[in-house]
Amino acid sequence: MNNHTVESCSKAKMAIRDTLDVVGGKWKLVLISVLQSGKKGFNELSREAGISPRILSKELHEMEMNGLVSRTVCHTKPITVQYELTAYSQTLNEVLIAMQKWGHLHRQKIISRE
Amino acid sequence: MNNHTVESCSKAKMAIRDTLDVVGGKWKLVLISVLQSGKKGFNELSREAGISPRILSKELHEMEMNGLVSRTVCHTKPITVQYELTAYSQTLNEVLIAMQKWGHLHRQKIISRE
DNA sequence: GTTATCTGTTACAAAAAGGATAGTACTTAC
DNA sequence: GTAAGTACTATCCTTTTTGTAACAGATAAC
Repeated sequence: MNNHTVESCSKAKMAIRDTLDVVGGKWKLVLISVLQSGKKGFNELSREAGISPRILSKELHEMEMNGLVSRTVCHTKPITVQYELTAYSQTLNEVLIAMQKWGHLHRQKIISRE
Repeated sequence: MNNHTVESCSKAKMAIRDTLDVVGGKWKLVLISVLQSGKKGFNELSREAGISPRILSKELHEMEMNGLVSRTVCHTKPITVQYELTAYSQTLNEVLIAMQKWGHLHRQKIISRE
């Protein structure tokens, strides 16, 4: 099903796919949302997002590779690591805010129908 | 603006999850984007989005149940079906536009680094 | 020396998502 | 009656994603 005609590959479609490639899936936007309250350690992030270490590790790697989060090792007594949003990740703010607003709106719609 | 209390954070998380539940995955936003150029038949949609009939059928069902598209049977010579965006689906415009813009921005960033 | 914390990783399993192919049912055109 | 177009559905299979549990290396507290 690889019909890459000019028509079937409109700019809008491609852009949305690009976005989904970077930030799609179950966790990345949630993680960014959690990290917006400040830098966090690995376990802290795991607890607050409700994500298992294995998945968290994978997601953070991907996000780091895409320049969305930075990883800083702190040479404390038990070594800790701080994950922090990058400046680039803030270009996603519009997306995040729009999704937060819509999620809220949709929930209201569902609730008001019961 | 940056009021990141624990409460507002978990709300944000929930809202994002809600949105992803309805509109997450590989196809729904792409389908909406394609349908923005007007109502389309099943095969037409399949071709333009590059999605197989099986998946398309499933996605359309889910989108219909969530009030995002309407299905209209036209009693033409060979029966045709029109899928069309609902008014409610337009509440997703902000999300779509933000994602389109970001996808484009991100692609520029990637390209300019090569 | 056992327990606990931190940051992860590894192995295994399950579930969800997605895709390929073909087929159904109906109608029109040739 | 064969082909082609409409709208799907069924079956089977692969890939991707997600989860659980255990473990590892390091440090510190008890």
